[in-house]
Amino acid sequence: MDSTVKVITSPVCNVTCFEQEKVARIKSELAKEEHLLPQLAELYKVLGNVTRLKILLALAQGELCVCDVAHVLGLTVAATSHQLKLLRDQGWLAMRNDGKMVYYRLRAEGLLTALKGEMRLLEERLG
Amino acid sequence: MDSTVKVITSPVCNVTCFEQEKVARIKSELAKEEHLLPQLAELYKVLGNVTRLKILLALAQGELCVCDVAHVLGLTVAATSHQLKLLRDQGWLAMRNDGKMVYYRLRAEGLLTALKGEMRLLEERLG
DNA sequence: CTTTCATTTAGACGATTGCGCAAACGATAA
DNA sequence: TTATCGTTTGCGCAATCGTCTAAATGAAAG
Repeated sequence: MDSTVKVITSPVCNVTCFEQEKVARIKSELAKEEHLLPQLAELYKVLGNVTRLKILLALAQGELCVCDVAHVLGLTVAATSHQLKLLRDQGWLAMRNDGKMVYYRLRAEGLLTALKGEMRLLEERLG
Repeated sequence: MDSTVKVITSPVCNVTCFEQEKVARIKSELAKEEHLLPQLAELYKVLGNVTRLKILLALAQGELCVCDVAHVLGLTVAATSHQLKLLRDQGWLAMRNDGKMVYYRLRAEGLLTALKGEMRLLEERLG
């Protein structure tokens, strides 16, 4: 065994590590932006669902009340409300109260700036 | 009740539908691109996970063997291999065989074109 | 051949997700 | 006040996910 192998840090135990210094360098690089990754993942997670994509596309054509969104989706109002709240909590949607009705609409600026931000971030790292 | 209400299509039953014709129009708009949404969601789903984002960022600095990726992640080799296969199956990574070792690398072109494609798609619809 | 060892696959298990049902909430109308 | 009704919330369930351990590949060395 040479010096680049079998020097284990943790927590991957009893496993050979080739190119130890390269691994260490990459780990320190990742550590710099590791705090951003959970938010970035959440951002993508919210888009990784057909129901939510449909909501975004539907509301791109104008605001809708909850039960009309439900009809567009073909889901119960409860399930629709749940997803709307999720999107609203992450800043993709805004809501407006009108009597008993609640109207949801896109907050496209935030959506677009977020997407462009991720784009830029990845472009920087991937060339 | 007026003509815009209580005309139920399905499967959201016993729920009032306001702006019936608007809902119908949006549904037909969505239907046109509905077949694309599952793929789009899968694309985002794969990015909605910190482990996989770390893998992409790590490999952005050059190819690595599986066990070195595992050390970067701090996960078992098995879990690492599982995520690498997932990314490879979706075309984000390529692999190279060298004896017992397997080296993974980014296929950045596909990654970037995919991201830019989604960007364009959403930009069109959101202004 | 057999052994070794990096990787993959199989199986299990806890955590998370997405949905429906039903109850609670909140605003309007009587 | 009480009744109505759109929406939200709480709970449960089935399905999926992310990880582990252990066994199975597969290639190189002895």
